[in-house]
Amino acid sequence: MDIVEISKVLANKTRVDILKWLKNPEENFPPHQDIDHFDDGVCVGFIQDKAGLSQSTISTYLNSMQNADLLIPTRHGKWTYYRRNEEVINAYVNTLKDKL
Amino acid sequence: MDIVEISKVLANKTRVDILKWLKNPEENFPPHQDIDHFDDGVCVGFIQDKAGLSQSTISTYLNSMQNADLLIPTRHGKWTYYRRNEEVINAYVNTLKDKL
DNA sequence: TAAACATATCTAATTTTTTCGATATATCGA
DNA sequence: TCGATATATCGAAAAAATTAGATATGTTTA
Repeated sequence: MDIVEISKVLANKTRVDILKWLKNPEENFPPHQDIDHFDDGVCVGFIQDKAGLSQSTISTYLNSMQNADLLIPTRHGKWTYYRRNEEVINAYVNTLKDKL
Repeated sequence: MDIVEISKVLANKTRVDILKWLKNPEENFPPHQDIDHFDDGVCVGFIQDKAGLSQSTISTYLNSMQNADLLIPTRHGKWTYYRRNEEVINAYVNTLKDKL
């Protein structure tokens, strides 16, 4: 849990938005077709549509968020679903509260 | 209280260190000569010595932290003392806990 | 097996951040 | 008032982040 690395993720409005959207996928995204509900998160395409940036940019963002352990990817067939890593997100906020 | 702007401040180890050091000035800095105690914070020179970066870099850092409302400057004669803005720091952490 | 599709990776241009030395400004002390 | 001291600001070079288009990879389906 690296404060600086996670803060870098949060130093960008789109990435913060993605984290917020993934908190309530039902409210923020249309339902998936091939997967029940949002248990494994949201597919890249939906996130891209909502963010309005290019596919490669969103993929890069999601990758950086995964590297910071903020998101967990799950592959289902040709789709990758991303969901929040609540443990790390909580650990980050608690560390800030404590140490910062 | 801008999440992205504050996160940019925290996206750098030295700036995070400065915030931590200022939490306990007595432990982290030598006593000031011309001012009792650390009520108004710590002078730039001490922070610079501890951080080991150039004077202009530290001044730039402190300025960006002040712009993000994380630090409060007080001028005494030729010295500027910086202290933490605990309200904004707490508001930031609480906002993350709530909204993120 | 080939085409279509979803996502990832590569390459590169642009923008932003980092960092410093030089200089400016403000204050103090002789 | 002049020189020394503390901090701020300016200008510029180097490094990192942003972003997109092109291409690669892996998966599904006709």
